[in-house]
Amino acid sequence: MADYPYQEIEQKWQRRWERHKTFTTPTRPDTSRPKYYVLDMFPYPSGVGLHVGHPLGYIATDIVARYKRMTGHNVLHPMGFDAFGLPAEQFAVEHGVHPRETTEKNIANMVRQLKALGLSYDWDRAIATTDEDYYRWTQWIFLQLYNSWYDVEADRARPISELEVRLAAEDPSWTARTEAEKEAILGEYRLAYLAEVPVNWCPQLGTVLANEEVTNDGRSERGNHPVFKRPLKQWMLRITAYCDRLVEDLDLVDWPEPVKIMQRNWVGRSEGARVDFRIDGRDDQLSVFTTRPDTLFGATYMVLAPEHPLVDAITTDAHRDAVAAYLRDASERSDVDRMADAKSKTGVFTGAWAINPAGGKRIPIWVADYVLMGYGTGAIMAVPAQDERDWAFAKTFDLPIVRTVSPPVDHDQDAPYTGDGPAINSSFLNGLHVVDAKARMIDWLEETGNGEGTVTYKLRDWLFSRQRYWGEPFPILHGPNGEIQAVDEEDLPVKLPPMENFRPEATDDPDAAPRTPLSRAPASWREVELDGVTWERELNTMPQWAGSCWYYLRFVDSRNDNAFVSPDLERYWMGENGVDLYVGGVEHAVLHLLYARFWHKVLFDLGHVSTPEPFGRLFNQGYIQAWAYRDARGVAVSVEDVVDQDGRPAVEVQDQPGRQFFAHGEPVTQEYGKMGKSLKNAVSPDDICERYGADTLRLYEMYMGPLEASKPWNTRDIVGVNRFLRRVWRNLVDADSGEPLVAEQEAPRELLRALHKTIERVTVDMNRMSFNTAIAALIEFTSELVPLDRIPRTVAEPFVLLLSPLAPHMAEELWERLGHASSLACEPWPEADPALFEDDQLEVVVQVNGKVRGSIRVAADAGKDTILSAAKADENVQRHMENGTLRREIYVPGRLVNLVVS
RNA sequence: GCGAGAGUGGCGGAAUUGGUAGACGCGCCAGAUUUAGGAUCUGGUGUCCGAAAGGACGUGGGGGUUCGAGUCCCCCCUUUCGCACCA
Repeated sequence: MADYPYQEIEQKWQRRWERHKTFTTPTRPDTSRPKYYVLDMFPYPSGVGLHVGHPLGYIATDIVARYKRMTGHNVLHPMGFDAFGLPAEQFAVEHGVHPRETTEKNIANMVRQLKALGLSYDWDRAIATTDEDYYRWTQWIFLQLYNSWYDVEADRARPISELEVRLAAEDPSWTARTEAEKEAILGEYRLAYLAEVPVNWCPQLGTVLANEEVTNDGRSERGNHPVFKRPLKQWMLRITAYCDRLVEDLDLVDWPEPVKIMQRNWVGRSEGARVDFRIDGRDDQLSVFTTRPDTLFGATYMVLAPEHPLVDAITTDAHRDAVAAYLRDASERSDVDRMADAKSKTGVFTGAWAINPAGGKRIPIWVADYVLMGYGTGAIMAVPAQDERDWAFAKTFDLPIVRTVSPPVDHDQDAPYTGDGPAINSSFLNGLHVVDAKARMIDWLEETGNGEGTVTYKLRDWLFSRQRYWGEPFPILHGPNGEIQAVDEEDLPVKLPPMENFRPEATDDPDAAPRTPLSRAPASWREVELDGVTWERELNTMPQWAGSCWYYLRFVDSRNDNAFVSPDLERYWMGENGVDLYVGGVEHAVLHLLYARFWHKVLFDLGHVSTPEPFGRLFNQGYIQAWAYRDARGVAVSVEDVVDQDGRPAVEVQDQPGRQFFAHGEPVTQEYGKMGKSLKNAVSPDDICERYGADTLRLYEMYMGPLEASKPWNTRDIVGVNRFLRRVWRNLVDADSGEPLVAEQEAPRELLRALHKTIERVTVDMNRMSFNTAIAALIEFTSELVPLDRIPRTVAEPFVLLLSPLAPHMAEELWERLGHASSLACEPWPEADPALFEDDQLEVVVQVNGKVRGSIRVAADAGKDTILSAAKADENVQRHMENGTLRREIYVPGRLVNLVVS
């Protein structure tokens, strides 16, 4: 080795960039130039540090950032840390130190690792969500939510004070109400509100979890502990007010289509109707939501979810015991069991009957757990003939089935029919197809007062409090009589109190009352005296998601003490499309992106930001995967300990067929999965940087394949790009003297042509983030340089610039040795001259009947006739044309000739 | 079950609108250089037939459109991801 002193060079330039603040974006940028805001989804500062999978996206955005600087943009390219939340806290608990200490140590280590990759972040803007200067504004945004309501008519959020004015004007008794009464009403409107809701209570974690943090089988995503439903008073955010806009505004952004689909599905908008059923012999009615109002005549029974509030009231004495037994069973059945036998339906008759408003028939009301309380009204009208689930239930309990959509003749008689067809057995709907029948039925429901057309959403309001220490405290005070008061903006931040014991109160008892860590905080923190009254602080903290909901805004103006962001800087950096490029993994396709969009829209409505959407363009990088090995017990074995049957290390042969693998003499099985510590297949960037250098690591990660694809890490393959870099070095630097091997003379035409072709290819590839092919182009061009003793300066300099976003350390060093005193970071990007890269000779392929039979070289300006006759003159072509007559001649300019013969 | 994506040499991958399939890299083979190893350089490398020229086959499978299909259309298989009794 030794011909390319990468360690020396990389340290030198990393230090120089830092000292010269090369990548610091001025607080007041020259706004006459275009801006480019390129952002990574910021990481948790975890204790184990990075593996080579993490920086994949960071390297890509760094290349984009460097490229954009060279094309005349003001670039904003910051990095920060999502440092609150369960992982940080649990790490701290396990290691017995304060989370702040752990967090800071982890951040420092991660910063070191990131800097070692030569990433051109503006570190002066770095933030952690745990900084008091940061979460002060997280709390401030929470107050914006708390102090706002959603005006449905104006279709936007407005200050709650405006609602008070309106209520006072509309309701003469308003002024006479007590403060508590007023607050109770306002609480129904606030975007942040307290509510007693059934929540996912996890005793072992000592906290409640959002639905999204609970797995399908009713366990915590983190730690896999049992989770129980229980009612608790919690802070909620009224994200449901934004359902429609969260769906509609997806049309405004350039995001991967699958992510948009996932978001739409998550919001789960569905159009249908509310239908009210009278309960026979009672005054109250039962409302259901259906997407198939056209099938109302086929509704032969009704079903309530076990948790439905009317169950108890309508159940007749004769059925009371059976219903009670069923409810008990249902509450004990875990979601797993419910899922496992989704096909076999269970349920119980309540003894009550409803009246189908269409036709007036009496239909039985059942309770069954296939109806979920969390969707629609928690009750359904069952139409077995047109619904799979209702059909299965009706068959199980022998309930009547009436077809109201005529199935096609070939349709299975013993199956429900959910497709389109003319209505039958449906009075005034008969003959209408589904779409028209729906519309007609909705009209009828509205005319007769039996219901109305409505829209239902799957998305629920966002459960926003956690029983944790390591999160943002709420800026909220509770009065002695249950009053609620926001902390004054001037008194923010509400800092986390220093505590010795910040552990959550874990217990195995599902009924244990939650005691949050902050409830053990000293009274001096917990209690606040205002005008002689003692208020107690809110003792919950905010969830992990809070800090990551708005960090992209803070980066714009991260040291501002007077505002969360100054309006003019926000307008410049977030202008037009918000963040111009946002790169991260698909795992954030729904939650983080939906929550951040929601906050952004609230801030937009209140006039604090200027764009309706935060992230104009989203890009999901793929995962880095790797081979992994397990022993006979199924325990993951470190890859380094594995060899094949010939004793060759697994890393060299793991992608080849016909191998058996062994660790310590024992056979192991091979599998393939996402890189990480659980599979023991993680590779540290530190090791790769030490052995090959950061430029090689950057190049390899980009060269592996398309950025959006998941692909396997193969340490063996790294030598390829490393050889390339060393070749570049040898070509441009004299091994003995270290002098640049450049020639101050004109470049030969052929070399210039190759250079400009390369500029063109690399530029196109940069713009479409196709870095693997950009590198391939540079490798090909380098082969042209190899035979030269000296490289003409007019070729060497553009080449170094082309290389610089990808391998910045080497490029800077070469640039300096070529005689430049300052960094190339803002040098103009080379421009391809079409006059130079066009060939004067073309190679045209000649096909006979679509098969390649030869190729001819012609002058670039040759006409069609010349080319055709040259094609026909080719010896091999003639041989294939002998046995037929020429029927057709196809000429694709500059590419190929196809002669059709029969 | 529903929805989305992906299947190309031994491996990673390339082929922007239908126009030479396999660029570039790894690995492998051969040669040069070197005391040796390493490194470097040169050439070769989809499969099959052939000494070569050349030919046949070939982008998960089957059909189709076209002068021409990895690319467009229909059916099927495999696989990854997301959602999952959402009325």
